[in-house]
Amino acid sequence: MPEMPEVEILARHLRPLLRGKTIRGVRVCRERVTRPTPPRELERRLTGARFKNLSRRGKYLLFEFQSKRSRETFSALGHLGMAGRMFVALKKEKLPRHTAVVFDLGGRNLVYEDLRYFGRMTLDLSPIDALGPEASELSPTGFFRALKRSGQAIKVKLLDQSLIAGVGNIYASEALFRARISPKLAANRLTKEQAARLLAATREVLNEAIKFGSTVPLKTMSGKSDALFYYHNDGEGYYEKRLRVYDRAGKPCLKCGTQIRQIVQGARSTYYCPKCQR
DNA sequence: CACCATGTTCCTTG
DNA sequence: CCAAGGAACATGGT
Repeated sequence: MPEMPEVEILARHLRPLLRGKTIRGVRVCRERVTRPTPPRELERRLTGARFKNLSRRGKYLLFEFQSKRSRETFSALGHLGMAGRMFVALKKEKLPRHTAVVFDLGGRNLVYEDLRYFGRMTLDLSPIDALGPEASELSPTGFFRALKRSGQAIKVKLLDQSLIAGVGNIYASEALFRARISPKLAANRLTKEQAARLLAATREVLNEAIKFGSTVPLKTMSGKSDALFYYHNDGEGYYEKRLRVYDRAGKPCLKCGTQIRQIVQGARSTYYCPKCQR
């Protein structure tokens, strides 16, 4: 589910549901997701605290709390890894098989489930410091200068969270297609014009995904809770349909008809049109 | 059984 | 010290 747009949608969805709610209890079901914070410490710290705000930075969720007694504020960091989800559900509902952490909000639970447990819910905020700017805050000049310092293929470089925070494997391919730039081009060989075009394309792709995601009805996960199932893919193909190259190997380019090609870069799949992206 | 998957981190190599 | 490449993490789908 989670590249920047999905996390942004999730933050917008959860924010009004959580604000002001007091956490009655926390249960860490899968201990590795709190690393490096000890699970019991997370439980102890969050129990009795109140949600003040929820924001997003890159692909991270930043939960702000007010502690019960001291009125001091502190934060926790969430990350959905490859297959994480968060949703609010009625307490009587059955928890998913791969529930990682449950927050007791009274009549409801905030559930963090993670099929592969690659994600996190932790008190360690340090990953935030390693992030580069949001796509919306980076200047074309700054982007170009950063690219000049790397000989890596531009597709691989786009996934570097210290360059732009939030770009993942799907939108990296999509942005390069939109900018008509080959994923194999070395970062330091993009012209100033290409860099500007790529940054603009990246912003557009991310913003359009947020806009689109906002229109997708949040699917109920089980029964009649307000569970978030944004990444859901039913017959309509809500999710895939709007992607132009990702996961379309062998299918015709929507602009020129050439077969979309799939290659491996940095151990991850890249999709591109060999004709449009010279 | 083999291979692939929206991400990050750690280890090795050069 | 840094850049780059690859494995590891854990589970499920095809």
